[in-house]
Amino acid sequence: MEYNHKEIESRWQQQWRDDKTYATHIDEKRPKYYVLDMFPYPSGAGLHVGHPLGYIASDIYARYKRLQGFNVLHPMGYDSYGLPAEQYAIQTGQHPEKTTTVNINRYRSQLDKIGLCYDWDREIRTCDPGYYKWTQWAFIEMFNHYYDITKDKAMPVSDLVKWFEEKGTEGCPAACGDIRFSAEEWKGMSEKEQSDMLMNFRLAYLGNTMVNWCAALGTVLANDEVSECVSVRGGYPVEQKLMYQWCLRVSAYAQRLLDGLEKLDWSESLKETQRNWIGRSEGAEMYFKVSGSDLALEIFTTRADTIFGVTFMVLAPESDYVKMVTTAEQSAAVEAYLTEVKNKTERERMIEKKVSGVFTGSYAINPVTGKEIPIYVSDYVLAGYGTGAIMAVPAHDSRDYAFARAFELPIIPLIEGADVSEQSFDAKEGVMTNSSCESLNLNGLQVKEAIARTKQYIAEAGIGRVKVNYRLRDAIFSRQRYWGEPFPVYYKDGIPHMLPIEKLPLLLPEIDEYKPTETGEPPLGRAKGWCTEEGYPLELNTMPGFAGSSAYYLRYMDPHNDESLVSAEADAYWRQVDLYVGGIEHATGHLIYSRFWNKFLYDMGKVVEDEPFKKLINQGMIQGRTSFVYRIKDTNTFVSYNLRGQYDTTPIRVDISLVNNDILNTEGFKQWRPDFATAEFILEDGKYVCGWAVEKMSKSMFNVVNPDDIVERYGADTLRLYEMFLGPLEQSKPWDTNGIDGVNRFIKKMWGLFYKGDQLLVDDAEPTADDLKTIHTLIKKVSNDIENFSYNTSVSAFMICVNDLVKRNCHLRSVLELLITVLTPFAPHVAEELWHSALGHDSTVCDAQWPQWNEDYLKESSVNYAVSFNGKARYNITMSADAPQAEVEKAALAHEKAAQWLDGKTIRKIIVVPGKIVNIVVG
RNA sequence: GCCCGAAUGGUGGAAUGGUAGACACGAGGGACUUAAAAUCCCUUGGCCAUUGCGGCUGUGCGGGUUCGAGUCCCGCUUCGGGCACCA
Repeated sequence: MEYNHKEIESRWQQQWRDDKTYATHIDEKRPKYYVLDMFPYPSGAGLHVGHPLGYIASDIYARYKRLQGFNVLHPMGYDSYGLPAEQYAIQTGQHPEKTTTVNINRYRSQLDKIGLCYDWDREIRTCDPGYYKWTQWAFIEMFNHYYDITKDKAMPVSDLVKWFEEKGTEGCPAACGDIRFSAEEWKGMSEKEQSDMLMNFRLAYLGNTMVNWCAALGTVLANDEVSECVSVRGGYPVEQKLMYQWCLRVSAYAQRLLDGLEKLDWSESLKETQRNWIGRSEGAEMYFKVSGSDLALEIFTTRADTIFGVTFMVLAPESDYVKMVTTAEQSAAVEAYLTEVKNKTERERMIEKKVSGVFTGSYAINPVTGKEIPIYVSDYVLAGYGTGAIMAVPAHDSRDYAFARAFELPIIPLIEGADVSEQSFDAKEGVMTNSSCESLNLNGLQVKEAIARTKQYIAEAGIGRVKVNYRLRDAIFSRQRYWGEPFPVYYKDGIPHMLPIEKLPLLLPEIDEYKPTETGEPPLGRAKGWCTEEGYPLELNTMPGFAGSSAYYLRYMDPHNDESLVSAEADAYWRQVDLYVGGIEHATGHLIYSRFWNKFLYDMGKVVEDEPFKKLINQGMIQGRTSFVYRIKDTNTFVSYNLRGQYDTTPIRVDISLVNNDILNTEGFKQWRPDFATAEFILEDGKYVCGWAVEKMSKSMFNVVNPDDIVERYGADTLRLYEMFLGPLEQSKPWDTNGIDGVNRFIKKMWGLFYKGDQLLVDDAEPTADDLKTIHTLIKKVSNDIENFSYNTSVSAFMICVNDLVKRNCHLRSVLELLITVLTPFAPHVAEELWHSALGHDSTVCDAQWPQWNEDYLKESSVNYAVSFNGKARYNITMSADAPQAEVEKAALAHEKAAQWLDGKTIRKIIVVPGKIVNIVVG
């Protein structure tokens, strides 16, 4: 039998489907293990060769765990709501559901060809009503909960209402900020006023917030969907706009999201990214009284120690304080400045980096020194962070410094030896100076001591309090789009109400066109009869992409449950994702939202784990390897890569299907495009060699490799092994088929251990010590490698092992069985085939048992020591493996070469590292 | 600006502080073959020697610790990533 990957792979894939080999059920007798891939958005372009990298990696781990006896949950589904399908619908009028289904089917057939062990009975799609019912349900629950800061968890809003009825905001367990009212005032509020008031507390709330508005996409975007003032998807400009939107109070969980990272087995860089995104900063809030008024400005600072260097204050243009402190004489100037700022986009402001601002006319009093300082307005202060007002310390903050220089304000250095004549001294180090008054003396203290001392003083003197701020903002949850989950919300007298749970799912309505209405309402404004049975209008916005992906891992545990997102039984068994594999690009989006969402469900008692993903691996991105040909200017002649220096050439991207190992298929190239039909070539050694560059894999670069083509040509097992062999899993690397033949050769070679033509070679003789050593070395190496996700070295280990067996002509059943078992996770098709046809097993290799290596077989009978003098290796001696140290030393010294090196020198030390080295230190 | 991470042959990449370059690709040479493909064998970091079975050098740069450093420490350079008028 020859190795025929097409026949083998299609047969076994069919067999696995028929037998439901990978279906999973709760089994209390076996330990569980949950391996999950980030589910894909099914785009129209299909999978390219980069997508399966993570899927193969998790598949190997899932199969490995299964062979170890774990009950492995390994599901797959589709994140099927999203912008591209809707953009396509706008252009073509085709219902997004239709294109989505087509794309999903294509993805499925591509995934099937790779031999992944998913339990497809558990497939979910976020656009499926049976699924998004639970997305809507979670939203309603968030609406009905607030964050209790005394219990540090979400609690029902009804509890809070009771409190308000009895005591008002007095001692209330929610974060109230500046909100104060009595029980009487609460009772006196209208229903609308009460509803508006509760929006300040609900975890899902309607808020008037600054949003990222993308005019080109016609929708708002979350912070993680925007990068450098353009949309991540499409790269369209995004501006800040005040809008009334649904939001999720993610910020309430900031500290828990930060603390939770500690116990997660995630890469340090990913944790660091989340820490940066959450952006905790410890500091102090202080009050600065305004001269001649009762008003006190509240500011936030992390550098309380620099209070003696405050020479002015700055307000954000949007700050409410601006109106209050602007004097009559300055009002025209301030007004003009505010208008100027408003007309500039955020992007323009940042690009200009020009210092601008205006004096309000008022002065504030430094609460420590009692000195008067002027109050300015400037757009370098952000309204959304802290209190929108700062105390400016130009000597030790570069932004304040720039402002002080532009407006000729005094600069007082506070750190000994700091030179502030050219620039500010921002570092938090040094010894304090110029920092004393009657009540507080910081001189001589280190900066860190001074910060602590000042904080203490602020609290004692009652001029402020210690405060922690977070950069993490609430997530904007409304999208002015069609292809998303409808909100289960209707409006009665302008007050939002949630639909009763029994009415869920609220189905996405049909509309005639997928565009905003003529009056500028979201697409759902076109839906006929979009209201409740009682005739109340339903919400027109839909939910964002991350809504459906925030709790999908829970749904896989119990995907067909119509009573609950997940049953208590299923949740208690599967608990959390043990291994999550996906791209790093979700670090500040999905991976924050999911953790938030899960913590909320945990607070509700709905799930038993408060973190969703225990261990996480970020697979690297596979980039394209673009090939280039070099056309000599103004001709149709192409010159080979290494000769291009002799001509004036233009590099042209060429489709990589026309290139093999950097050699151009010149005939194919001529047929590729009409204008190349008459192309002529200047060859080197009879070949046309292409140049190359690493670029993003995309159609326009002609560098997309479709996994189907690789599977067709080499087989899924080769694709799987090769993708793992390419390099460390977490590293980004270009796709390069140059080495794929080597992996394919390995499989054929291994096949040759079992068959020579039609002759079966397997025999039942007893293995020799060398055979056992070879195979047990492999088992140990592969076991350790899988645990550490260094699959690339595992593939090498297989190659070494097989080469070894081929060389020794070893066809022993006992050895080959072990080889096939450990190969199964990597190359399941060929493993299954040989397991049955050559080794004669009836049951699937997926249920074999992962072997344990035996250290005794790995022991060396003799050990080769490198003998060195002063650390320089000189010669080797071979000793029996159990020789005592003294014997080794003696042998090393007795060797004739030693005499040469020791000539006239004294031995100062002999170091023997067992099994490695003998180092003789001579004087 | 702040915070992470990386740097090893022609290429992808291996190396618990212990013979750097495993494994693979590519390249060169050879065998088989009428020929090609496929397969197999040898060589392959650099320099020198190859009439001899060896020598020197070598993991971005400069120091240090150590008997011994690709690996640990300090200081740079370059590249990649995260955050960013966040006070």
